[in-house]
Amino acid sequence: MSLPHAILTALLEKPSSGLELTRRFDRSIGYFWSATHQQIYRELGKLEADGLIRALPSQQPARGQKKSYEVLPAGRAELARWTSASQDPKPHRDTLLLRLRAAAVVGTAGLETDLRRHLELHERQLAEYEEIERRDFPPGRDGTEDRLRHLVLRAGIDLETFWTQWLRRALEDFAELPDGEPT
Amino acid sequence: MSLPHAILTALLEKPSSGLELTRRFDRSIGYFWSATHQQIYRELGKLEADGLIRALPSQQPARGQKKSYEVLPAGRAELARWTSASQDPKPHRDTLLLRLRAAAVVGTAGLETDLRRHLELHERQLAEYEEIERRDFPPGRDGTEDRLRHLVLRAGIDLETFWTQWLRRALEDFAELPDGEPT
DNA sequence: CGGGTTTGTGCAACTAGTTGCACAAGGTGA
DNA sequence: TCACCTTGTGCAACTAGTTGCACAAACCCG
Repeated sequence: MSLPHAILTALLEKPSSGLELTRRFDRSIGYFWSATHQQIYRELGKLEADGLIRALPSQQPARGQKKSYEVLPAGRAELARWTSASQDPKPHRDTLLLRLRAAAVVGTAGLETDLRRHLELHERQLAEYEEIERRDFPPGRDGTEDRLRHLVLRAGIDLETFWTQWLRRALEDFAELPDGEPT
Repeated sequence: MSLPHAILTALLEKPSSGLELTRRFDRSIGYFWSATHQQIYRELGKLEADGLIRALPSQQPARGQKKSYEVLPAGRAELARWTSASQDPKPHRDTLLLRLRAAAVVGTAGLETDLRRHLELHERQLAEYEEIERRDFPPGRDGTEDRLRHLVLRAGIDLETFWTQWLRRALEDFAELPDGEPT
């Protein structure tokens, strides 16, 4: 129920076409709300049908023609409503933790390599976030928008920090464990 | 693609009926892989049809009759295979972060109350995890199974710790922000 | 100038998870 | 004893997300 709102946010930040949105999802919003281009196009269609956004004029619509959208007042209102409405946190789902728990009954064989791989991925992501922080949030800027966006980025950084630390600890633990052990 | 494996894990830990599984999901496995009773029953059906689990004999099947399942060798093999197979981390989706980002363009009105509520929820969850740690993992126990399960619990504790800290920081930031500000 | 890659838009089918409800059996109290 | 609650099992319909593919226009290279 949040993809439309992610799109509204992105479009308010800057009117864009489907593909531009896709790219921006890959780089920034997608860090905490990923979406494929197919999802995005489908949702753009719905949002337009609902009168929350509209295609910018100046292009005749056609397949293979760029088509940009902007948010209408109704869209902004809906986003504001959604943002301020209270919502329960969705339960997490984490495959890696599940696999670890499974390994407790079925043996740890093969898991270690993948832990190491995940560690690398998280380290890379962390580095990317820190790079963004250096680039976009040098000390001293503190408009409201910047503050909020920085806060979101900090969440990303801290989460990746957590994962890298946890994975390192897990690997240390694994080193001391008797191998395999399928009960 | 992981619910069946969550169920296999739970059943290996202890053969159970659908409702017992549901309760155990609410308490422990569900902390990182939640599922409703409807999902669980449906999946039990599939797993049985696939020959990965079977109903314990000794009860005639009937509606409103308890029916317990145990894992067959094929099921254990499948779980072991899945556990050791390499998997890419699924992208996260976090509504709260999305809302914060939306608030940067559409105003922060109403958000603070919900941040506070989330903080409370995470504090409660953290307390629960720490209670479990005290109860189930007193210092000194270190069989392989315990080590792994403890590791998983530590992830839960550290994650909740992260969230409570981040939310507290967010609330501090909010305190300094000009109110509302719908652009 | 004609064939291949890239850019951009989109439909269709599938999978996973959620919500809402149905219904049987057994106990509980009026 | 009969209405009602709890326990336990389950189906059906819906919503959200994923995967696979189609196809037009534009660009670019020989």
